[in-house]
Amino acid sequence: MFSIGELSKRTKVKVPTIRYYEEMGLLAEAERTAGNQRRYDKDGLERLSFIRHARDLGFSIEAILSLIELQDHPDRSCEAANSIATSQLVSVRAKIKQLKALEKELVRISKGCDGSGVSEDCYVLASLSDHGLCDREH
Amino acid sequence: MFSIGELSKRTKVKVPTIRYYEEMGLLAEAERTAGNQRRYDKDGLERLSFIRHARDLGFSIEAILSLIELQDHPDRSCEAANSIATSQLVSVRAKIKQLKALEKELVRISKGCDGSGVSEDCYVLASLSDHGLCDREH
DNA sequence: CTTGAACCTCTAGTCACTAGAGATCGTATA
DNA sequence: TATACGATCTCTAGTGACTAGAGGTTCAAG
Ligand SMILES: [Zn+2]
Ligand SMILES: [Zn+2]
Ligand SMILES: [Zn+2]
Ligand SMILES: [Zn+2]
Repeated sequence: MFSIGELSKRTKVKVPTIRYYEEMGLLAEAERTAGNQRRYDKDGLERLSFIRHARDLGFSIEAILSLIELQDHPDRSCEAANSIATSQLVSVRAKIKQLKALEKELVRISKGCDGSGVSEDCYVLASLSDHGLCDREH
Repeated sequence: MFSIGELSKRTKVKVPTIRYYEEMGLLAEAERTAGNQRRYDKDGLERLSFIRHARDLGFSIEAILSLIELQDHPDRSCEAANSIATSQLVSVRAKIKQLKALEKELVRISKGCDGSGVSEDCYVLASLSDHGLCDREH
């Protein structure tokens, strides 16, 4: 049995964030000492590691709730887990695509100005004023 | 002179968002009719297009504030504009890198489960439980 | 002059935390 | 056993960039 600070150190999840996860229903309510402080065991550590890992992979709290629900019922079909993972992949890919388009424009914009000129003639400002200067949609 | 709804249509920025930009100081306070409704002209349209374009490229409100400040002083050095654009590019590239790492892991995770199994044996859930299964850091 | 869409302000909600106030607890040392 | 002090507790509010809704007013067409 260890404290929330100890759990925080082991998982690298900040203390207030752990309490937040509990409030959101991701973590079961922890046992308490006589003085009302949270105490955790190996189980709690594993559950928090799961959550942390899922967050690192970009899953939303809501998605993680579903995944945990599934984990608590070993006999259920894992169809939902598959579809959550797949749609996470789809949305990551969409973001990458979008960011690559931005990157292209930003490269052009940055290249067009070396910072030595004057605001009036600045290619950065001109580019922002006129989307027509952009190579493609973004 | 046209209404906020008209401005919204022309720029594709939603009406409440226009008011929000005004509140944040991105847009100067608009002129008003006798009945207190906002009226805009070509100038307002151009300023909003600038803001919208900068937002589309991922610049923060704060960054846009600096850029507008610069635009309002044509004789100033454009050094700040250059550095804002450059650091935006850096942060976009960082995000892309991070998302690509996520993408790799998500591909592996999705492939490992076709959704036909049972929660207990699900590769998605196993992968989330154990970062050791990941190919690299993310 | 009447109708109804568009406008006004203000508050609160979104997401996933983060920060801070003010009070209590747990434990190591004297 | 007493004291100190870091860790913990709850609660409220703030972040960024909007979005939604309530309740009331104005504009413009017919
Ligand atoms: Zn420049
Ligand atoms: Zn553009
Ligand atoms: Zn599965
Ligand atoms: Zn991992």
